[in-house]
Amino acid sequence: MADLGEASLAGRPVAQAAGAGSPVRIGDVARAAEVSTATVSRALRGLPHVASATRQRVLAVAAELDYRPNLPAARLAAGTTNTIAVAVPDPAAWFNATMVGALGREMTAAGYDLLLSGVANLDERQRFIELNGVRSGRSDAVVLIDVALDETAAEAFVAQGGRAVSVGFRTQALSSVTVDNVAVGSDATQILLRHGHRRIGLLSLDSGDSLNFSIPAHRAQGYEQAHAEARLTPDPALRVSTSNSWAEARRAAHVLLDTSERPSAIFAMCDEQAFGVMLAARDLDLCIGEDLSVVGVDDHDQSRLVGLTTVRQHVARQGAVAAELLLHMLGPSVEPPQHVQLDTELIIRDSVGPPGVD
Amino acid sequence: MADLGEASLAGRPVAQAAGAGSPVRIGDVARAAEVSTATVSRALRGLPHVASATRQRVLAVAAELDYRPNLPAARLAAGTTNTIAVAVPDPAAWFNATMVGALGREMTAAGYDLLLSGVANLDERQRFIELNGVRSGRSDAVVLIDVALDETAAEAFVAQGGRAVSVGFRTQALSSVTVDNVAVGSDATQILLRHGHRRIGLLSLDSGDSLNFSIPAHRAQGYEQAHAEARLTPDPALRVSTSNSWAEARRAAHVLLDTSERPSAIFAMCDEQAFGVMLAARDLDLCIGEDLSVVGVDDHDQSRLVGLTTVRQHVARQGAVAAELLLHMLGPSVEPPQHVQLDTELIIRDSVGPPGVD
DNA sequence: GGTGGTGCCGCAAACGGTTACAGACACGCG
DNA sequence: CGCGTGTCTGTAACCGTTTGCGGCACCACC
Repeated sequence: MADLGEASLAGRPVAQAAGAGSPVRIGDVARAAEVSTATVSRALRGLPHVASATRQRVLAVAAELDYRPNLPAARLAAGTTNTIAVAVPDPAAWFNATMVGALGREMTAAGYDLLLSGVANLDERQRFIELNGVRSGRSDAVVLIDVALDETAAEAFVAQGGRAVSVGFRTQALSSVTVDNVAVGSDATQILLRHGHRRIGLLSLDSGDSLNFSIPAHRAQGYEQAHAEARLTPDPALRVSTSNSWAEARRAAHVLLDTSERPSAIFAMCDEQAFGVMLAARDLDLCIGEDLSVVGVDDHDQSRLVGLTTVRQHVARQGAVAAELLLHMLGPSVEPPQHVQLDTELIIRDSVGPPGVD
Repeated sequence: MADLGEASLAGRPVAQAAGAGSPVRIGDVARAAEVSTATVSRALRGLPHVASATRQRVLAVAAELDYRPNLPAARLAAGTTNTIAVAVPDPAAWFNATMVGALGREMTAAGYDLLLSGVANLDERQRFIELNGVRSGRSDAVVLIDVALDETAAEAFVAQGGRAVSVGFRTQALSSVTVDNVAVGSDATQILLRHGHRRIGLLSLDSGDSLNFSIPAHRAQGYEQAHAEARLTPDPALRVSTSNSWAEARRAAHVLLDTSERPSAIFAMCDEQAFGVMLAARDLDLCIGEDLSVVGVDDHDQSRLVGLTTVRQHVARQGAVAAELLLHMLGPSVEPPQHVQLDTELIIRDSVGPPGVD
């Protein structure tokens, strides 16, 4: 037995008819291939110091026996998990879902698993950080999507040996990929101003339980800045904020629109909110692009369908860059954190026009 | 030292200023609490056979030392991972994303982690199944969302001790949550027939790389059936199929619409496709609900905004049920697989009207 | 005072791999 | 022939928990 020739010629794995009877371990493979477990381990993982003939034999035997290494054991011994943990406020939101999709594609290709956690408030964030430190060995690294850490928390995390890249916010201690949200807010507002709008509503984002202040803050800053450049002062009464659900945004839009002094345009901080605004407008029989102009942010899949003018951020590319930073960080060389800022792009559609005659 | 009184009164954990210096292990806690590691293990996990005073002491010391159990070690020893692996064809697609969100919420609450894998073709499916068998100890169970297994593959999986629940398709060996897709297709078609449509296009779904035949097949069957009940025979020429992206659906819709004999209505197998149809209609200056009627399936978040008539399936509820089945299956009692079929609901909006005069 | 429980707790053997270190062997060269 | 060099392989010591089993103290009850 353990005759390699026959084994490798036998065709499909013989498996064990014994059902879940006898999980085959590395020792079984070693015995069958007449080598030590050390050699099997090396051969299977493509490490050097294995003669090519031996490697072939081990591979054949392992396939024959249908051997599957036990992951927890390997992780325990090697001290590495090949897993990265991802935190998102809401896995179902469009931006997060496509981001996770892009990230997953890249990381899977590189041999990593993706552990997904919904982190919607500060308690959960705390829990996530604690649970995913190096010490617990749950993951090799962490990516925080719109789940912000303050500077000291981030430093503490890396000081303990944690590795992380952040998406959507920037911290010195962590590698990050972001966009220029001031520019986003400014671009969105400028297009409205240029069309002649003077009363521009601002639908701000209270991101989860204040997990990421910076995005809405920066976009609002852009909004202010664009006004300032036009020597205008926005009316604070035109500012409301909601979560990123269209249902809530719709209600909030009503607050803005159901008054006599209603704005002629609304800048919504994400497309999902903008959709809510459009629904509210429909409730009031206002024609988008004529009676009410709207601009959003993201370039959501459906934005094109409804003709929404928006500031596109290339989500998939952000995901790819995040993956790249991760892989780099998981490589052998230790380097300081890198910060990548990607471009955004104003996409003009039908939802913006000159102010209607009131 | 190891004086509990002081330790527990000391306030915040002293941690190790040594940075990533000395990971504290269960033995350290045991020493400090003057008990054995066995007792620490039991105390920390709330198992019985620990005196309440001892438990208190251990808990205090563990908190003081900021102890974090090493997961791979615990998993190896216990043979359980508290992780469930989820396979979806495309993590970014709306249905999948909201499903994963719902599932994650439930499972996290129950103390499980979610491992997310994009499984878009048969090779990846094969890999997923192999990698997530019990033997590898990667996950305790698997949920397959529109990633179908045939009966023999499913049986082989459970025979090896694998646990799985499937969403979107049904197999004897696996617990499943589904909807009646024949009814879905029939309902969608009937509403069109009732409005007087006689040439109804069918935009079918080639799900990934034929990972789940049954959904499009059943919906098509419902389409046929509704026609049959009305003593009609659908024109095979009115049948095309694409992936679930609106861009492809748009192109496909053009194939249907750019002819002289074009249909007066289109049944799209998911809302994302229906959006593509609506875009194509816009390209041709066809007015939805008048020149062309459209009905979709899912009740996507944006369907309301664009006034799409659709057959709603309660995604979140499906996710919750799947979680329930999972938890049940992970419980102590072994029971035969359960099959849950949930209701769907026709949601009438503006995208359906009588056929336009041609 | 023996006897049978009962409730806590510790010992030490798993769990299934990885890898530092050293040994074995072949080869080439002075 | 002695020796260094390089390649392959095996031995055995970990990695950090969990848990079956047995011991021990204490109590109640004959």
